[in-house]
Amino acid sequence: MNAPAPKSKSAAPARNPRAAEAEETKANILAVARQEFADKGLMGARIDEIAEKTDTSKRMIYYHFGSKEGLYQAVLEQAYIAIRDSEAALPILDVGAEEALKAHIRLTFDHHFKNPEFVRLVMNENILHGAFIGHVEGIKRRSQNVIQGLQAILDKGVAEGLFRAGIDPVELHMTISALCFYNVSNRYTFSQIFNCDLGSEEAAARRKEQVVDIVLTWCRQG
Amino acid sequence: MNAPAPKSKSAAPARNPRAAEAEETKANILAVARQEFADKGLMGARIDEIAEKTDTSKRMIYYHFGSKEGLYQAVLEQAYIAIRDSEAALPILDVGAEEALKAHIRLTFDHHFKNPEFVRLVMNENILHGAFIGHVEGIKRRSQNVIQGLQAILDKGVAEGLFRAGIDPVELHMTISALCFYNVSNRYTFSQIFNCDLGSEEAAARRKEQVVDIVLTWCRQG
Amino acid sequence: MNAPAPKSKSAAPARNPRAAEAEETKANILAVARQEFADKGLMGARIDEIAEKTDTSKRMIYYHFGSKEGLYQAVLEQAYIAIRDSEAALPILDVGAEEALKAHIRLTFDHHFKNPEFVRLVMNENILHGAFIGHVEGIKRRSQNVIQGLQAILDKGVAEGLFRAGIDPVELHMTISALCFYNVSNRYTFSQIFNCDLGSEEAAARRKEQVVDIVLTWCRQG
Amino acid sequence: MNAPAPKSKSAAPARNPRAAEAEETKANILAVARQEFADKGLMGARIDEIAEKTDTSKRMIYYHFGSKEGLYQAVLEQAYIAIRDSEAALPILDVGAEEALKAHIRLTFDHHFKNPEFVRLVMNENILHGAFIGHVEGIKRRSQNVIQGLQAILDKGVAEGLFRAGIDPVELHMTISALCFYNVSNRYTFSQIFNCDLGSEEAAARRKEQVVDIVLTWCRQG
DNA sequence: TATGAATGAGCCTTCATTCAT
DNA sequence: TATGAATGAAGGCTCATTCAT
Repeated sequence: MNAPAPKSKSAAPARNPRAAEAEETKANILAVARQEFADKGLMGARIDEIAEKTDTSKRMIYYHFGSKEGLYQAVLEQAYIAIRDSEAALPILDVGAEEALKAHIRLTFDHHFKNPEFVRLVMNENILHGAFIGHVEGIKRRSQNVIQGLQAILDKGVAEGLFRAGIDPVELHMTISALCFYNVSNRYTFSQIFNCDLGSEEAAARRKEQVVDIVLTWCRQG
Repeated sequence: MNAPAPKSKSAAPARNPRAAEAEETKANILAVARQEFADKGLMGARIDEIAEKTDTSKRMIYYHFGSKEGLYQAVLEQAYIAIRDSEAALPILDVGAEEALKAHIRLTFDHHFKNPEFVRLVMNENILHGAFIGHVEGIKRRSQNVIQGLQAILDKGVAEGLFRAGIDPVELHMTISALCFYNVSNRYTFSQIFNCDLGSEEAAARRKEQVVDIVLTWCRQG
Repeated sequence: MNAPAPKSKSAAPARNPRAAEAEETKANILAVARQEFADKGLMGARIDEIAEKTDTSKRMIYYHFGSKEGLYQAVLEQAYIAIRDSEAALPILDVGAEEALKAHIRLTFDHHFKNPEFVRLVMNENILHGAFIGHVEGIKRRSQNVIQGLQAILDKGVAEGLFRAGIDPVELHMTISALCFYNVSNRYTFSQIFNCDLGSEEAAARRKEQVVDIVLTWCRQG
Repeated sequence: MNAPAPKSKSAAPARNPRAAEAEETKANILAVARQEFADKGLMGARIDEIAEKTDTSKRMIYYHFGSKEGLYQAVLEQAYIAIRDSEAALPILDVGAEEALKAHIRLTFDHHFKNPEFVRLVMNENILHGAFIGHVEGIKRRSQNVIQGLQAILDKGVAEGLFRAGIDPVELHMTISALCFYNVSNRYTFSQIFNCDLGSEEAAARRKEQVVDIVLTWCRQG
């Protein structure tokens, strides 16, 4: 049976019809697994449950990913690629440094807010003492892109006489990241303790501008 | 149930001659459990392993805490009480608002840095969607103390003409908390991705002053 | 062993004030244990639960009865003594044989109906293959009284020309017992299967007369 | 859940090549479990022990039946189906009502005598307050068959001028059941108390005719 | 490739019982 | 006599993983 020419599904060049189906299967498994791992962590997630929510069977998980940890690794990888790609779409510098930085912060904030799964996967990976992150391919290279982007913004800001000199882009990234991460990562404990709802759109919108303010204030001339 | 009615957590007036020893046993179990839960999370920790590292037996864990979750709850409770008590020792206001705020931030930063277990317990609790934090007795009341302390500092700062008016103490707390939390919570992923060691004393010392700077800058007059 | 010499089982003449309290304690434990064993059987009942419902402590159960099985044995003993004593109050023969037998049947039926605990203890003992009944002191002797009573009734009935000759009193006892026992013992399954309530007073009253009828009909001349 | 959706209990059309073997496994487990539950009751039986006597492993019990209670439920179900099917083979009415009823009583008596496991399972279910019988599928429907059969016999007997009118078939069933049940259910206590052996073939044969006699006498014209 | 059946190790929990005071 | 603390053995159940078809 000759199927129509393989549509380029994802990045993988599907050389034959079966390969296309295989890619679909893998993508389906990954999508379910991402949710489960994000929801319950590596230890809390159950292979049986993941398999059940899948369009395929448990056997396929082992066929494609080898083990629970292999699947987790694949999920983690995919999640990191997504945010780095998102950040790579950094605002170009035909706007001023301030606008560029604001845009970057808002983008970062939104990515966290809209992708709590990513945040929770990172939390879980830190619970695991970062045991898997090192094996994520290209993670360092991709992350350097962000740093370089921030460096460019900082340079321009200094040149424009708006930003202080001497700001380390990695430390700037850490500051932005910390402020964007916390609202999602600590959502449950903070909301319960302080009687609020960090998950609401309003709280997020308000906090986003506050984060922009905090970071910009810090970058500006003394 | 097999377990006795949960007794007063602190040193109960030893009606029973062996009550003191029992408190020791409980404290010993709690100490081990805190480490294990912080290290591996609720799902990852094993009761058998906890028991083995204890001076007593697995049976005693169930006698005193009823279940794995009961033990986890007790650990969480203890951890929150510790940080809130630490914060309660807020510097008194015979210093200026700036110094008071700086001291508070440094205290908070240090508490996180020196108690990664606390940070990891909170992470884990958020992984669990905050399922247990609500049952921690007095958590809201104790937390209000921090907010009131910050409010006092803010008021004084405004009175001194140093701080902006209109800063919400809860939002200030969130900012401080986020910046102090991240360095510990995301230590492993961040360190690996950016080739650094967030766990080192030097990195911490440097970051601590940066956090002080970020927060103070934000609070000062525009 | 440390256990005290088994004291006289029945109401011992309290020679000293402490002995009286001890008897009270034992009686209290027995009352609770009877309920629990009747409710859940030997395997289903829990020593902890029995102790908790008691006015005294778990230690006392072991002090007075030695073990869970010892307590069960004591409960069984007490229950059998009660029904045999009840039967011993057989209607005297200044009434006719028919009336005497009717009275005996009604007494037996009522005792079962009003003491489902007894029935359930006997059921449980049979589940245990009668492992403990043999050790119940005087059980055979006491039971012979019933048989003798029935024999007397049968003899009188034959003499009166009302009953058939040749009826074995043990078999008569078995028949009566079976018909009185079933309504209580199989109450739950029968009621659910046939949409009725064998536990109701009305059902019992109606059935009681039916049982009287069945037995009497069988004893009468052919 | 780990267990698969409960499949049709009877021989399912083997869609899967190994389904037949699976049915064998289940049947093997059920056979062992029936013995154990009948012998020791739900609480007394041990999953480990059941597993050991099986051709398969403990894990398979949970795979196929989900829990100890699930297994017990399946055993109970099977047992009830067996007796109802046996009763369904009620003698047809080309014999007279008396012969039909006699045959039915003898069949019932024999089923109890030859299947003490069934009797003990029912006893145990009543110890459990009938907690599971309600979930046995089709139990009421199947039981109605017996009642209808008895009604037919009664009607014919009345028509033949042999039986009294107005006998409730459910009450007749209760009488028969009580008399057939007791000999097995109370075998151990009765035998020990009255120095006999209700389990012997001779005692059973003698008692069987007695039961026939008791019931028939009761049904006949006054 | 795909499916249901099967597995062994290990997990959380409970039990009857005894000890120390 | 009485109480809370302690215990070892075992009980029910679940997990990630592999097998047979």
